[in-house]
Amino acid sequence: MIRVLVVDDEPRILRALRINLAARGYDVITASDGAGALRAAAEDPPDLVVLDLGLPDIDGAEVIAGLRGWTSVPILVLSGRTDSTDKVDALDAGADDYVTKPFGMDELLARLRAMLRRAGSVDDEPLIAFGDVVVDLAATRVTVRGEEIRLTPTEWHLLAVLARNPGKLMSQRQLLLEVWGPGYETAQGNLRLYMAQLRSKLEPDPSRPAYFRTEPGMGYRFDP
Amino acid sequence: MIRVLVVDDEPRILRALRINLAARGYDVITASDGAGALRAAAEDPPDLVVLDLGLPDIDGAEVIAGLRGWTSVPILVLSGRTDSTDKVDALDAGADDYVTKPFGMDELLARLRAMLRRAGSVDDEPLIAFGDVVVDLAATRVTVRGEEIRLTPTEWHLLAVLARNPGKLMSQRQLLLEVWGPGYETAQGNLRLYMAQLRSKLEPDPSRPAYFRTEPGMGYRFDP
DNA sequence: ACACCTCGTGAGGGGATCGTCAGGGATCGG
DNA sequence: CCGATCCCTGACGATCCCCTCACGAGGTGT
Repeated sequence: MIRVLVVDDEPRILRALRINLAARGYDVITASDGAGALRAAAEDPPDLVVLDLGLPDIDGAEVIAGLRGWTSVPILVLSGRTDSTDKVDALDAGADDYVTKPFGMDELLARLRAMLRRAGSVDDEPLIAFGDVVVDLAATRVTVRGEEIRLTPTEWHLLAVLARNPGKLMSQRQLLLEVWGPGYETAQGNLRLYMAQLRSKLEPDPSRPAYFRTEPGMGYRFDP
Repeated sequence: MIRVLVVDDEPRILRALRINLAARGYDVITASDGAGALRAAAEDPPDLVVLDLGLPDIDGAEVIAGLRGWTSVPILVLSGRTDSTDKVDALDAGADDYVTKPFGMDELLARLRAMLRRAGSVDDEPLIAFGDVVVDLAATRVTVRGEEIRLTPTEWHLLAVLARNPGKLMSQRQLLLEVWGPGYETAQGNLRLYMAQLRSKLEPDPSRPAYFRTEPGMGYRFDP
C-alpha cells in the first residue's frame, strides 16, 4: 500500500484529495500545518508528499527543507500563487513538482504516478553498513551483529540525517534545524545528549567514537 | 557537462532554449522532429530530454515510448495544449514533467534542476587539490595522502578563504576581516600564528612553504 | 655596521565547548 | 491510577581551542 501524506490548511481541498486518493487505493494520512506535517512524516514515513505552500505556521520552503534533511521522498507542491519565483524557490528547495490551484484531479494523479514511477525505478541503496552495524533507511531498522537495536524517534531521526550525509561535516545548527525544526537552533545540550545515546547504542567503544566523530567547535561527522 | 536534448519544430523556441541552456553551462543538442530526436538520443545519449508534443512527423506519445524502451532519461514535455487529457496521456506514457506554453524560462530551468537532482546526475563537489592535499569544501574535509587531517574552526575558515581565491594575493587586512570579522584588523600576530598552523599541517616542508606563500609587506598567496 | 621592521616559532593562561550524570515533566498504554 | 518510555534541563569536570606575550631570524634603508 502506497502511503501519501497530504498537507493543506483548507479542509475542502484536504477532503477532496483524501477521497480521490483513497479511491485509487492510496493510504492517505493528512496534516493541516507545517509542524504537524513534519511530525507525521517523522513517525510514519510516507512514500509521497503533497504539500500546500500557504500554511499558517511555517513557511513552505522550511517544511521542504525539514523533510529533505533526512528523506528523499517525492514532494509535490500545491500553491494558489501563479508567481514564477514561488515555483522556482519551491523546486530549488527540493520539491519535485509544482501544481497551481485550481488543478485538475486527473492531472494531479497523473503527476503523482509519474513521480512514483521515477522514485521506484531509482533504487537508492537504503543499506548503510559500518563496523558491525547495518542501517536500513527504507525499513527504519538498525541492527548490530544481527541483533535489532531499538531507537527512539529522535535518535532515529538524528541517525538518518547523519547517514544521508556520510563523510560530510554537519554543523550543530544544521542538525538541530533538521531534527528538531526551526526554533531549537540553540539547544546544543540536547544534541550532545542524543549524540551520546547514538554512540552508546552503535559505537563499539562509546567513549572513543570511531564513526560518529566530533569536530570541536564545528559540528559532527558520520564516517563509515 | 550535462547533455540536454531539445526537441521542437518551432525554430524560435528551439533557439531560445539553446541560448538559455548553454548560458547555464548545459551541453545542448537539438532535433526538430521525432525521428531526428530518436536518432540523436540513440547515438549520443543525453542526460535530459525536453520534448515538444506538436511534432510534424511522429506523435509525441510514440516518441516518449521510443525513448522509454531503452532509457530512463528524465523527459520534460512541452505543449501548447492546455487540455488535461494530453497531460495525463503524456505523463502516463512515461514523461516526468509537463509544462504548457507559453512558459517562463526560469520556471522551466527550475524544473530541469529538480529532475536532474532526482535523477542523481548532479554531483557538483568542488574539490581543490595541490601536492598530496585534497580539500573538499562541501564536506569540510581535508586529506593528505588519503589520511584525514583535523583542522580547528579558525584553521578551516582561513583555509577556505584562501582556497576560494587561488593564485590571488590576499592582504592581511582582507584575511583578518574575512576570518575574524570587523575589529580584528590589527591582530596580525594571530594571522601569522594560524598561517603557521596551516603550513605545519598541509605543507610538505613547513619551513619552506610551497603553496601558502608569504608576500612580505603585502599579504599571503595560495598557489596550487 | 647598525637600527628598524616584518615574519616565524614556541610556551602558557583564560575561556569556550564537549561528554556525562541525575532528575523532572509529558505522553501512552495497561 | 500506575508504570514505562521518551524528551528536555541543569550542573559538573575534562578537553580542546584561541589569544597574548616574548624572542630570534631575515631583509632593508640609512
